[in-house]
This record gives sequence, C-alpha cells and structure tokens, in this order.
Amino acid sequence: MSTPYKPEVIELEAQQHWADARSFEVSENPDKEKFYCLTMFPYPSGKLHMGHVRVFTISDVIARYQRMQGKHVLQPMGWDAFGMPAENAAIQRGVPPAEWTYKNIEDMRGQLNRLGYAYDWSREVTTCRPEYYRWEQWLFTKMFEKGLVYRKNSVVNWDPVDQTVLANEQVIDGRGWRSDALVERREIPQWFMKITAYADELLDELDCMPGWPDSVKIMQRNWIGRSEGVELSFDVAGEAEPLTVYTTRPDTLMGVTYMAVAAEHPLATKVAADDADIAEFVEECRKTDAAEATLETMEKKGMPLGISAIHPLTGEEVPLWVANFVLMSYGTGAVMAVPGHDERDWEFAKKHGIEIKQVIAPADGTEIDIQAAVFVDKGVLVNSGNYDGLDFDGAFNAIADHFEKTGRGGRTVNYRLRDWGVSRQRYWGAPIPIIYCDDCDAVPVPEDQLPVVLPEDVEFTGVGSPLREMPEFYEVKCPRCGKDARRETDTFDTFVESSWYFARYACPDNNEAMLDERAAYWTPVDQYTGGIEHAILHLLYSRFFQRVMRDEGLTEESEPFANLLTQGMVLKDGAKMSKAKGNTVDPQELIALYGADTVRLFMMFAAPPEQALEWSDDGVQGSFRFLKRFWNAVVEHAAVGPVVSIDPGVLDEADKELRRKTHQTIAKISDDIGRRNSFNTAVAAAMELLNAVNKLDSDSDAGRAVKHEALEAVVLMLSPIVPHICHALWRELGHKTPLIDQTWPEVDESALEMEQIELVVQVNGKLRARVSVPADADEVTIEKLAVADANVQRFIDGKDIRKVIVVPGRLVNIVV
RNA sequence: GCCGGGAUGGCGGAACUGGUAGACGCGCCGGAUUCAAAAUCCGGUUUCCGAAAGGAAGUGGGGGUUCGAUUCCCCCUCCCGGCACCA
Repeated sequence: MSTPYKPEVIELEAQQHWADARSFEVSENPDKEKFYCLTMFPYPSGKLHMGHVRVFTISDVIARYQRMQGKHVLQPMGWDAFGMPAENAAIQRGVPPAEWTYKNIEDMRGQLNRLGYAYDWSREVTTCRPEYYRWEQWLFTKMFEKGLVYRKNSVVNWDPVDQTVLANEQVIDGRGWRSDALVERREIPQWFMKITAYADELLDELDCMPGWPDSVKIMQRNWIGRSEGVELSFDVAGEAEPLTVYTTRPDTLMGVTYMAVAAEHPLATKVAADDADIAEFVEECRKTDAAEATLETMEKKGMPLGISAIHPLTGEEVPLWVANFVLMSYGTGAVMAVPGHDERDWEFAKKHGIEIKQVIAPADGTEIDIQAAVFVDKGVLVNSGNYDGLDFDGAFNAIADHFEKTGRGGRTVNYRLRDWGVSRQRYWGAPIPIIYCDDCDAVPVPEDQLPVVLPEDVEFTGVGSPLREMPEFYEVKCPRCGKDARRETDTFDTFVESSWYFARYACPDNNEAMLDERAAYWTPVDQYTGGIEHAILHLLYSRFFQRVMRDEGLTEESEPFANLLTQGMVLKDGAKMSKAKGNTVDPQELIALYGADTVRLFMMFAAPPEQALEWSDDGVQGSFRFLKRFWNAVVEHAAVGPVVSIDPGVLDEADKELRRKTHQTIAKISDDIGRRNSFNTAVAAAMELLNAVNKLDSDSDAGRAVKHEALEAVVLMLSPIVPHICHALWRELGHKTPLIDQTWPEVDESALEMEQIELVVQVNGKLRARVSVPADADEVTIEKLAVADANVQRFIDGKDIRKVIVVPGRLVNIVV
C-alpha cells in the first residue's frame, strides 16, 4: 500500500520550505505588477476563532491565486491591539493590559503560521507600539493646525454607581453591566474629527467605486444621508431667540400643529425650573443610554411646555412640547411637527389629541381621510393659502424663496453624518497628544515631544483610567508658555488606529515619516477582505483618513481599497461568533485532529464567502475524507511510473471526455476564483474532476497521460485553498521545482470541442424530453428532432403548435 | 424604529445574463470487504402516485409580468448584520 495522508507531517514540511525560501517576503519592484491583498487585522483576543479562519483563508486564497497569475503579491498581517477586552482581562486576572496583549499576539501568530497563511511577517504592525501610534498622534496635531479637530460637549453613558463612562456594549437593558444601575446620559467635553468636511467627497466618490459591493455603497450613502431642505425660524412667544428647525418637507409647513424640543433644550430647562412636572419628565428623559437604537425604539413620550411658537406664515400660535424622541445632538434640538404627513407626528398627535391638518392631497385627485390614515407621499398643496395647487417642487421653491427674502431662513444641505468623536475615557489606547494650559488653552504636543508614550506597567483596577492617578504622566509644562499644565488623559477611539494601518504596512520601519515612497508603490489595497459588520464605521473612517493623509501630502490616493469583499459572519446558535458572546469554536482542536488543510477546505466549501455561515461540526470530516481520496488518487497514479505526453489523435472517447472535463474545469475554477470569488463552487468543480479521474478505467499510455494532466490541474488549482497537501503532491507527480513558484494552468480550447450536444425539450414550459443534436445543427433541424420525440408527441398530439422557441445550446420550448 | 442582507431536500449549499431546480458535500438507506468494528469501496436518496415507463406537486407566504420565474415587480412573515463608546 502507498504512503498514507499524514497532514501533521506534510504541513510542517511545506511551512518549513516557505520559511526557508522566504517565499512571502516582498520588496518594491516597479517592473512587476503589484497586488496588495489585505484582510481586516485581528484584535489579539488570545485565540483565533472561526471568523478569523474564514476571513484569513479567503484572503490567502486570493493572494495565492494572484501570485499564480504572475502578480507581485503583498499580504501582510498585524494587530489591532488597543481596546476594552485587554482592560477587562486586566481586571479579571490582575495582569497589565500590555502584558496580556503581547502574550496573546505571540500565541495567535503561532496559530496563523500553523494555518499556512502566506504572510510577509517582516512588515508586521502592532498598533499599541509607540512607533506605530506616534504617527496618528502626529497626524492629529496636523489636523489641529488645520482646524480639522475641535473640542465640544458630547453625550456619554454614565454609570452613577461605578462613577464611570460606559461603552454602549456595557449597557444592558439600560443598566450598567457591572453595577446594574440605571445608566444616565451625561455631557462631557470630547475631541472630534471633522469628517463632515469630507461628506460630499465621501458620498460622490461612491459612484466611481465598481470594486465595492452595492450593498456597502448604499449603506454608506444612507449613513452620510445628504438631504436638501429648508431651515426656518419660528418666533417663540415671550422669548427673544427664535426656534430654528430643519425640514425636507417645507411644502407641509401649513400643516404644522405643534413643535417639539429635546429634553436638554434651553427652553425645556427654563420651563423645568418653575414646573415640577416638566422637571420630572426632563429628568426621566436623561435616564436612558445614548444608543440610537434605544432612542428610536422606546415609547414616544412628551409633555406640553405651556408656551407657544408663532407660525411664520399665519402668525397663529402653535403649542410647544418637550419630547424624548427629539435629540439635542441632532440638528438644532427642535423639530416642527406635521401630523397629517409624517408617520411619527401622526401617531403622537393621535395619542395626545393634537390637531391633524391635511395640507397635501394625492396628485391623482383621490380623496383621503387624514384622521383615519397618515399621508406621507408628495402631492398637491391644499389648505395652504397662496400655495394651494402647487406641487412639491413648486411649493419647496416658493416657501424657500419666501424665507430667504424675509431673512428667516432658507435652503440648506443637511447630513445625517456627524463628526467623529475620538475621545475615550479609557486607559488602553493611544494618548491624545494635547496639553491643557490655563493661559494657552488646549495646546497640541510639539512634534519633537512625540510620541506621548502610554505607560505600560500600571496597576489596573477598573475604576477609571490609571492615567488620571499618575501625576508623572499628566503633570507637564505648557509647550507654549512653559507654565505648569495638565496632559490630556483620554485616549483615542481604537478606530483611529485601524483607519490607516493598511498604508503603514508598506513602511512599518520608517521612524522619520508616517508614510514614504514604498507606500506609493503598494497603495491602494487591491483586494480588501473583512466582515460585513464593518460596512460603515471602519470603512468610512478609513476613507476619511486616506483623504486627510492625501491632503497632508503623504499620498496621492483618495481611496484606500480598490476592491472590497465583505465576508459573512460565522454564526453559532444563530448569533455572531464573538469573544464577547462566548459562543466560539476553537479552530485549534480541529487542526490537531485533521490538519490545517481540512479546516481551510471546509471553510471555503461550506458556504459562499459573502453569506453568513452557520457553524456545524458535521462536514469537516467530509473535507478530510476528500483530501484523503485526493492524496490516494495522486500517490497511486504516480506509483505506476512516468507518463507519456498527450497525443490528441490517439485518444478514445472516454479519454477525450476526461480531457474535456479537465479543461472545462480549468475554465470554471479560473472564473470562480478569479472573477466571482465563488470558492465553494470551485471546490465542488475540483471534486467533480477528481471523481471523473477515479471513474476512468484505463491503463493505456494515453489514458494515464490524460489522468496525469487532470491530476496536475487539480493540484495546481486547489493549491491556493489547500497549499500543504498540494505542495507534497506536486513533488509526488515528479516535479523538482516547488509548487509555490508555479503558474496557473491554461485552458486548451481544442479539448473543449464537442460533436453532439444535448438539448432539453419543453412543451408549454414543462420538461418532456432530451434530444441529442449535432453541435452545429440549425433551428429547423433542432425543431424537427424535438417534435419527432415520442414523449413530446404525446403532449402535442391533436393540438396546434402556436410557437417554437429555440434557445441555442440549451432548450426548445413548444407552445401548443 | 431606521438602513443593508437572507430564506431552496433531513442538513450546508448549486443553478453566474429569465431557460433542465437540487451540482458538490454531509446525513441516511442498501451492498461489498471484515471473525467483528473502524476505515475504505460500489449503488440509491426532493415529496407524492406508479412494478416500470412516466405523471403530479415543489425554491418562506400571497399576488403580478412572461412561451418559460429560485431569478424581475408589488405586498407580507421570519431570521441575520449595522445604528456612531464591541472590535
């Protein structure tokens, strides 16, 4: 019997070969076509989980495939190393976050190598290292100089018992996860990056990004949410300051029957001072977390403030309410309400007995009852005085003109997108490079004092940031005037690190500059792969940072990622596998049992990359079984001895058929991997070809030659997915040069030719027969053959043939 | 609540541009091999009717367009992701 398949042996051998030959280390070579293949880098949580294995394998398959296409491929790896889990681990185990993180990185690097990924480790990036984060501190100070960052008050979740800020994830059903106390909203000063300054560019460029999935582009478009509307001001009885609101439906202005302000609005605060009921309501509104989903789903509540706004057109008094669904942080903190033509306003008005006025009628003249159902479509104005009869555009312009003329408002563009709050009241992050001085205000740390190094050897208790307890960290002199000053103790949102790491892989060792000419060679990323959960935030922040770096003269590229593949989640028990939920499956055990190739194969075969994959232990074994069959087929074939070269003239029908299958499969897998990212069907096609090889019962020289060609094709084409077994089998097939330096197989068109093809015959769209026709038969011949079929005759017997549809190469449909 | 995605045999999935629904694999059933088991190999496997030939139904639910719909359009249900401090 021949050598059995021993993954634990051949996998280490292959990995040793790649390591010795430094197969995956690349330098900049302007003569070669570069291909930068990247996955979203992992958070070093301690162990790889199946989601990691899935995304890294997808990317590795693409990288190895592109290499076989002759491209100069860079595939780097690094660590998104700052974040909350390190702080949680520190609390639980009493280990400093840095120590825990570095240990995890060591462990996970070993796991990645055991999976055989083709990484250039010489470019490894770790975001919690000062030599990395110094450059985002530096860029922040440049943005400060340009006015692209600013400080303002902003809402956080406040845990009144633990006296600490909570992340949204740490709020469970409105309560702090550790204290179980009701969470409150609290305003504190925080740093913001002006992503809104790039809103139009980020939006417009989406139209020129064919390499991104439509779903992601649509999500980003909606997130930016550009709208054209009108800003209007309403006077408030007894107040000097008017109330300004923004609306995209100025045509409904005459239907305004109430207005509402946020609980934090100055008008609400003023009334609350004298009215205990209002004060209580305002206080109640404060006792909720800051997540948008919470605010949008909670019961809509409100109270009349007892004061009125003056309708700017009619001069009528409109009651002013305070409501929990109006947010101080969006727009002006006040809205006009049109119950007749807005769903939420209609429901609120019904509940509180507020008047509902119809001011828009359907354009087709249909009568509607506005008391029975809201009407939100655009239409023709009614009950609107001078504006009656106008359509949406006419009314929009007339009303906008009126407000512009009277100086009480006018056309404006609004974005849903808000500036990016980057301050975090946490320890394990990159320090924000700012010093507060009583005389000079907020002063950016000068370039020669960067980086601001985060002290790594700390006592971490979990109550507040250790930085606030470290005078040696925060007691500094003002860089401008030299007086005693205080260093910022907040750190950056970890999304800041992940917004530019892709460019730093090109030059991770540069201590003089953030980026250099090597980045110009490698960027943009040709293929970026990562989870769909990052469709908006990470990808939008990265697009923003790329532009900030461009405008700083660091790069000429505007877009960081030319092609994007968003892989679906790995789910278990119907939910996303994540360390936070604790429903992970350990890949390590499967590798020990079956080897890395089996795990890689199963991940690629179980589902298409973009769909969610519900984990199941069944099926891994099937992948292992296939690899054993694959191994045995090649080893047994090779054991018989060398083969002759193929002479197409001497092949019998069975040989020809296998050869056709070989070249059809090369065409299919090339398309599946190269164009469609359809790895599951590529694997299926390779399995089919191997089944066909095993079925060909021929020991002739010609037969063995055809089998040899098929087996070589399978080894080459599966090598991006299962590189270790293919590395060994390639040698088994008699090759001296290693597989890693081979190119992708080519289709021999002449092998694909067929004399007879099979067509499907339908009668009235139902399948009734199959007929074999010459490949070059014309429609008349095909029609005759189809009608002549006995079973077809049964169904058309005695009926008139009304129409015959011939779809060349596919089917004939006879309509009777 | 809003935005994006999904639903196909017992299970994962295939059908790429409107043209054979169920490729490939898992599981299951039967057989071979074995003292026996594991492993391996061969055959079968959407459901219903039928000995078979063949027929009928069938892609989450309801409607529509078409010679023909898993695919396009409208309405609905359920599930997943995101919602700005999880990464």
